[in-house]
Amino acid sequence: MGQCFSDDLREIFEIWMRVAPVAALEEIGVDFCEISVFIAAIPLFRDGLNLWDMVSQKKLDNGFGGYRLPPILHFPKSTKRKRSPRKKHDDDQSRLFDLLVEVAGKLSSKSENSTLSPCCINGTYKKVVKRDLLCTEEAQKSETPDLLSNTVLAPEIVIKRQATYASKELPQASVPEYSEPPCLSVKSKIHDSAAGGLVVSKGGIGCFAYTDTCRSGLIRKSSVITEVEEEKAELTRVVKYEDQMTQNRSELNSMDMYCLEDPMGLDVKPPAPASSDSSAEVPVCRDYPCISPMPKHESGMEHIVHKDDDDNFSGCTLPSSTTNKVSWPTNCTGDHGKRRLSTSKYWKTATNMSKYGQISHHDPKRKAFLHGKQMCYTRQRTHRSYFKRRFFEHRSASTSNGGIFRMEVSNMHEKNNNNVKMHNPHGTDIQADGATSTKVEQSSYKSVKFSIKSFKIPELYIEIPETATVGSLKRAVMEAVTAILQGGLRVGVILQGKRVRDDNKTLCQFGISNGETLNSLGFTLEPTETQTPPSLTCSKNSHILCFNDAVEPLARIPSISLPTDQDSSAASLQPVVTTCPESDRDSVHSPADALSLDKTTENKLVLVALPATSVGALAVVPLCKPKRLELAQRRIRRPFSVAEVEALVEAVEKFGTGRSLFCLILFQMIGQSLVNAKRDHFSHLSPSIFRWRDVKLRAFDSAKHRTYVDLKDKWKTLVHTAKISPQQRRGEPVPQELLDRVLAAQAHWSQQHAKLQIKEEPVCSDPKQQLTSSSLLEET
DNA sequence: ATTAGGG
DNA sequence: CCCTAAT
Repeated sequence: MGQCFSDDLREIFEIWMRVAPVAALEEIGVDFCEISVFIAAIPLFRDGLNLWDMVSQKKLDNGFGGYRLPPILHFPKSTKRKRSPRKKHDDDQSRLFDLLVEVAGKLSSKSENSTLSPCCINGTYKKVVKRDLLCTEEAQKSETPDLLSNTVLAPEIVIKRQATYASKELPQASVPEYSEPPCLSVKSKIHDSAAGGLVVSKGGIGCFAYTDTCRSGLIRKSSVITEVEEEKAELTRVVKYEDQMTQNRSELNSMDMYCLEDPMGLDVKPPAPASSDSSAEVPVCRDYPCISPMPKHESGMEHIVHKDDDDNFSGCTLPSSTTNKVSWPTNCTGDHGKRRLSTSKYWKTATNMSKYGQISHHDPKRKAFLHGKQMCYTRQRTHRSYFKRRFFEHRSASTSNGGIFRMEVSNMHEKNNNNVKMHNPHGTDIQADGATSTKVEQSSYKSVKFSIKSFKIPELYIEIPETATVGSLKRAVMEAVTAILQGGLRVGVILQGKRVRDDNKTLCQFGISNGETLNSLGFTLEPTETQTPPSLTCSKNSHILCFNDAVEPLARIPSISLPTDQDSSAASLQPVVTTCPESDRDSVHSPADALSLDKTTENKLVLVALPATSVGALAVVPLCKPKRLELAQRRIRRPFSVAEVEALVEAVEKFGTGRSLFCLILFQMIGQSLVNAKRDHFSHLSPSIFRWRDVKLRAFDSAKHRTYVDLKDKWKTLVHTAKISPQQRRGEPVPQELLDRVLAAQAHWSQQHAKLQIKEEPVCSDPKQQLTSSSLLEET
């Protein structure tokens, strides 16, 4: 069985040597695991060993990543790449591709016929070299990868790169001077270490990188070698399709960026009169159509920023004649007659500042808030924060657009229509009522127009039986909204991240007239009562907002109590509908699940009016909640029964724990995101991609209250239980037989897992390699 | 979306 | 069972 691939490999190797000079490696990459097999095999290959022997002799520990690999190829988009220098090698590459397919197919079928347990991937795995690490001095020298170069990929390079990768050193750090090929996105390095890959196609060999904007790709299964030609045609289509998709995606992104000015969707109704005692009468933006004269691209930044907080800023820029004004002495504003202030990015970044800046250090509330925000942002929005920070750093004075994207400081005696009052308990400094404020020297006052474009609606949690009527659901929502409004609100002022507590000082004293300061001026709406979270909403469209606005959760309304049986018996638990604005909109959860949703949605009870919009309007976004409501209730504890334990043990014995080798290979090949997205495509290729997930799916699918995390945790405790003496164990005793199986399975799978770990010491028989490897390890 | 690991 | 980081 040894010589199966000898000839193929030899040919591949030869072609490889011609096609893949070092200078081109950074573009080629070796994420493609067959390639890495070959690379890893090179030193041994030279010694006359063939791949299969190496596999069976476990001599490929250091770098082998393709054994048992199904013939999955990846054909990503590769449009913008210039391939002209490579044209000559089309034949070589074409041949290489064919060979890869063929060898992969043979490998795959070979492994299928192997005696290995189907549940146990018995191979060794070494993390495949990342393309990011493939840069060498040679690569730096040659600006244009010269495929005709005679430089070849030497084994030492492989080892070095593997070592580098094993050290987890940042790719950028290892090759700082390397100037990227245009086709590569820096983002891919930053955001997705597992992203990137090698393209092996009829069209040539190249690398790709997954980025936020270019994450296209397709996983192809090409097990039938004789269908290569068909594959070719298909590939062409695929590439075209991917191109199309990417283009569409770009357009969509553009839409995302630019469509927030939608006049229809953005106008906001006046706040509900329900604003109780109106300790805060909230500024209102009337329903003026919002028509931006600005070219879209000029305001794109602002819109991006808008999206950052999932703020659906509604509202509009009001004509000056109707803009609400807040006035203060002119001398505070300097001599700008009309000052164009920074647009939303400044506001927003200022907001960001206040969110993350000084504000958090002293005020426990802020801390709570910050905590919450961190949770929220950590979830999915890291890059957004990144954008915001970027914008903040790049804030350059009022270079931005004119038109409506500004906040004006205008003369007080302009006709104004003060339908907004920034209520101040002491009523001294902020007056929106022009009539009262104009009596002070008009000439020395200038007014600032504010409009608050929208208010965030607190997240509403509503539990309602699935048998309930829509009408009752509406009533439930109404109750929740009402509950929010009952608390009453007051307004706080946030200046440069700090709460302004002294109500008697003037705006001048705080320098609020200063444009810079204005950037960081914000208003908070805080509940006067602690437990009832406040909200500003308009009764008319509140439900729309509640369900459609991707708003930051403001508060968790104590669930409208339902006769849910919180007591054990899962059968009696009634499903509930959780109306969660973010993601679980249409999910049905068990009560426990619904409760568990709370973990990220607490502690934002304060509405903040923050200057954040490109139209110079104030937006109200959540800041924090005054008092940390009780944490989201823990899920009900449901001890595992012996039967469950048995099922778990059985499943783990079958599937194993953790990620499979196959999974890791896939990560290398196509990136984790794609593996996630396409995981179902692999289900028939490997016993399990995500093992805990499969354990859950196959063994506990009907147990809705058991998540894969639960199962993983239970396994953890089971292992622990099995290791301790029976006297130390608590709870329902687990049969020793089961515990023994637990230990056995754990031992087996942890051993398997250990094989996947990057070995620090090369196992290669070649002593030269060891030397090189270890010395290079020191280097990193 | 999943896993790893500490609490 | 929760939480978080990493992937």
